[in-house]
Amino acid sequence: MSTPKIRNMEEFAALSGISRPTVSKYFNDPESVRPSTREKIERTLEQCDYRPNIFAVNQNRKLTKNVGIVVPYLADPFFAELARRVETLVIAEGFRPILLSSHGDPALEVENLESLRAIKPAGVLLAPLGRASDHAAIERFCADVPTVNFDSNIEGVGDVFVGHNNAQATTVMVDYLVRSGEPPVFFEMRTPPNPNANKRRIAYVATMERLGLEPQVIQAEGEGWELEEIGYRGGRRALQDRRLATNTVFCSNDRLAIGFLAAAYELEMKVGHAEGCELRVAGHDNHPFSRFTCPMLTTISHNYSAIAAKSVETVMHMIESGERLAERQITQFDGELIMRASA
Amino acid sequence: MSTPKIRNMEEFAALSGISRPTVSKYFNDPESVRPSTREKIERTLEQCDYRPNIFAVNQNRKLTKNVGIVVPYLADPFFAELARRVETLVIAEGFRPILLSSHGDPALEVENLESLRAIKPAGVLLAPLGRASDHAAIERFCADVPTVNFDSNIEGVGDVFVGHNNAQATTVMVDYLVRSGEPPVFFEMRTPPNPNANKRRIAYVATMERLGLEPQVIQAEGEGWELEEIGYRGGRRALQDRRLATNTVFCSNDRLAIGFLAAAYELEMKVGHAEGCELRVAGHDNHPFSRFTCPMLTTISHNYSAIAAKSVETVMHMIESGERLAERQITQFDGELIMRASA
DNA sequence: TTCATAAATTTACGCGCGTAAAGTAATTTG
DNA sequence: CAAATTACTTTACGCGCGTAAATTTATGAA
Repeated sequence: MSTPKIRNMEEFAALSGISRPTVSKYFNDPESVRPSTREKIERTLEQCDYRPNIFAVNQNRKLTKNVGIVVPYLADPFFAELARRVETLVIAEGFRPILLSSHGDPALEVENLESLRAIKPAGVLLAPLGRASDHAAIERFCADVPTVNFDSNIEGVGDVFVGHNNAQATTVMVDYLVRSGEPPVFFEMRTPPNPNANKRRIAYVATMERLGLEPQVIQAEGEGWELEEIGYRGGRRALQDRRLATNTVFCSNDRLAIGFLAAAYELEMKVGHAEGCELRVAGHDNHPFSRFTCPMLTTISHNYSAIAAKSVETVMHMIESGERLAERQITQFDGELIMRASA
Repeated sequence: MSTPKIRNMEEFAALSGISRPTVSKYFNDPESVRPSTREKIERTLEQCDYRPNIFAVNQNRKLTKNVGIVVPYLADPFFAELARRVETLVIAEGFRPILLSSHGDPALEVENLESLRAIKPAGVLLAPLGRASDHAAIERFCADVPTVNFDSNIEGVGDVFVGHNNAQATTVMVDYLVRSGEPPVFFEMRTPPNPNANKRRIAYVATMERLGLEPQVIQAEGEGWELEEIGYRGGRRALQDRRLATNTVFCSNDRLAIGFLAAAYELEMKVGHAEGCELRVAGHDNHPFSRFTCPMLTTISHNYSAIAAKSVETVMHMIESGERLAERQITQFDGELIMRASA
C-alpha cells in the first residue's frame, strides 16, 4: 500500500523488476514461472495490490474464466440452495460464477443466455425452466457453449444432464407410504412448469400398479411458480370435496405440500403419521423449509451435494478437454427418504 | 441471418454503409444519430444480429453499464424477493445487474466487493451482512464506488441508506397486539446477525413503556443464518419452561416466528387469535412463506416495492450526477400490518 | 441559390493485456 | 567447464472499441 497506485501491468512489471510478458504469464498460471521470479512478483503484489484489468484480459483470451449459472427461479429456496452449492464449487475451481435467474419467464431465460453469450463464458450450468422454455434457443446455445443441464431435463436438449432420480425417489416414497399406512393419492399441478413432475406421476402410477393398487391422481389448477398458493387452493378444494380415496397424500413437491398442509390446517384436519391423525401428507425435494412445517414434512431429499459436484465436475471437464460428447450423457442421483412427522 | 458472421464493429459498419464511429455513437445512444442513419443501422441489425463486444466496450468507457447488487443471504427468500425486484428495475434503467450473495460470510462479502471493483460498476446496491460485516472495508468501498446501502443500516457507513422503518412498524404491531389481546413478549436472537433486530427490540421496549406495560424480552441462543432452527429451539425451550409472561409472542422476524410456530405445534399448543387458542404469535417482514404457515402468520410487511424503487432511483441519480451527497441521506418506508390467523 | 448549422466521415490514437518471435541470461546436465 | 536446456527479456503486433480533431456532406432556413 505504500507505493503509489499501479495503473496497469506495465507499471507493475517495472516495480517488480520483471518483464511484462512474464508477469502476464504469472497471472495466467503462477506455477509457470521460476520460483524465484514468482516470489519477486508476490512480494511486490503484497505492497500494491494490483490486479489485471478483467476486461482487457477477457478481450484477448479466447476463453474467459467465466462460468454462467442459470436457474429458473431464484426466489425458490430450493434453487437458491442448489445455486449456492454450485457457485461455491465453481469458485473453488478458480472460475468466476455469474448467477442469473429467469424468474419463471421463458423470454428472460433466453435473454439470460444471450447475455451470457456476450461474456464468452468458458462453460454454463443451466437449470432450464422446462415446459415453457424455448427449446430451440436452448438447443442452439448448448451447441455453441459447453453447457451442463441440471435439475430439469428437457428431453434431447444439450449434451449432458445431471439431476435427481425422480423414478427411484418416487418409488421409495410410495413403498414407504404403503407399508406404513394407507396407499397414497398423488397430488400435483395439472400443468406443472417443471418436467420432473411428469416423471414423478408416471413413477407413482407404475409403482402403484406394481403393488396391485389403484392409483389416484388429483391435479390442481393454476399456472406459474406460486406453488404454495396452488397447493393451498387445490388442496383445500380436494379436502372439502372429499375426493381423496385414502387418508394419505403424496405431493409432487414440497412447495405444493406446504400449501396443502396450510389447507388441511385451516380445515382443522390433524395431519401426521401418529395415532389420532386423519391425514398423512408427504412431499418431495427436501425443501429447506420442509423441516419447519406443521407438522414437519416427510419428504425425499435430492442428493444436493452430489448433483452440484457432478455438474461442476462435468462442465470443468468439458472446458478442459474442449471436446463434445458423442452421445447424450445422463447422470441421476438417488433420493433419500426423510421420515418426519407428517407421514 | 443471411449475411455471414460479423466479427466486429468495423465489418458491421461496412455492411451498413455507415462509418464505424457513427455506429459506435448509435450503440451508445440510438437517439444521437440522424433518423435516416439510425434506420439504416437497424435494418442491417435485423439481418445479422451483431452486438458490440462487451469487454472492449467496458475497457474503453470510464463508466460501465454494470450495477452490482450484493445481498447477505440469497437462500433467504426475503432477500431473493428483494433482489428480484431490484434486478428488474435495474434492467429497466438499461443497466446490467450483477447479483452476488455473501452467503452469510463476511469474508465473502468483502470478496464480492473486490470482485465488483474489478468490473468497474457504475453503481452498487449493497445490503450488508450487518454486525459481522467488515465495516472498514465497506466504508472504503462506498468511498470509491457510488453505493446505496439498503435493508440493513450500518451506522455511519456509506452516503445513502434506504430501508424499512423498524421503529414505526414495531410500534404498530405492539399497538395492535395490545388492543386485541394480551400484551406481547418480544422474542429474538441474543446475537442477531442483522442490525434491524436491535432497532426492533428498542422500539418494542419503548412502546411498551409508553403504554405503561412491562416489557419482556426472551433471547434465543444461536449464531448464523439458520433462523428457523434458532427460533424452533429457543421457542421450544421458552414454551416448555413457561417463561412467557403473557400468551402473546412478537417475534423479531418471520423466520424466527416460523421456527417458533413449529415448536408450538410440536408441543400441541393451539396458536391463533381465535377463541380457544392458548397462544398468539406474530412476526415481522411479511416473508414470502408467512402466508403458508400453520396458522397463517400475522406480520408486518416491508414496503418492498418502495424500498426497491427508491434504492434503484437513488443509485441512478448518483450515477448520473456523479456527485456525492454532502451528508448522509436516510430513507425509511413505513411497514404495513398484515393481519392473519396467528395473532 | 446561399449560407449557417448539424451530422457523418476520415484519420488517428489509446485502452490494458495476450501472445508470438528472436535474442539473452540463468540453470541444469554430463 | 562446456553444452544443452529452460526461463526470461525485448520487441512488436493485435484484440474491439471509445473518442477526439479535422474535414466533408447533408439539412433547413433565408
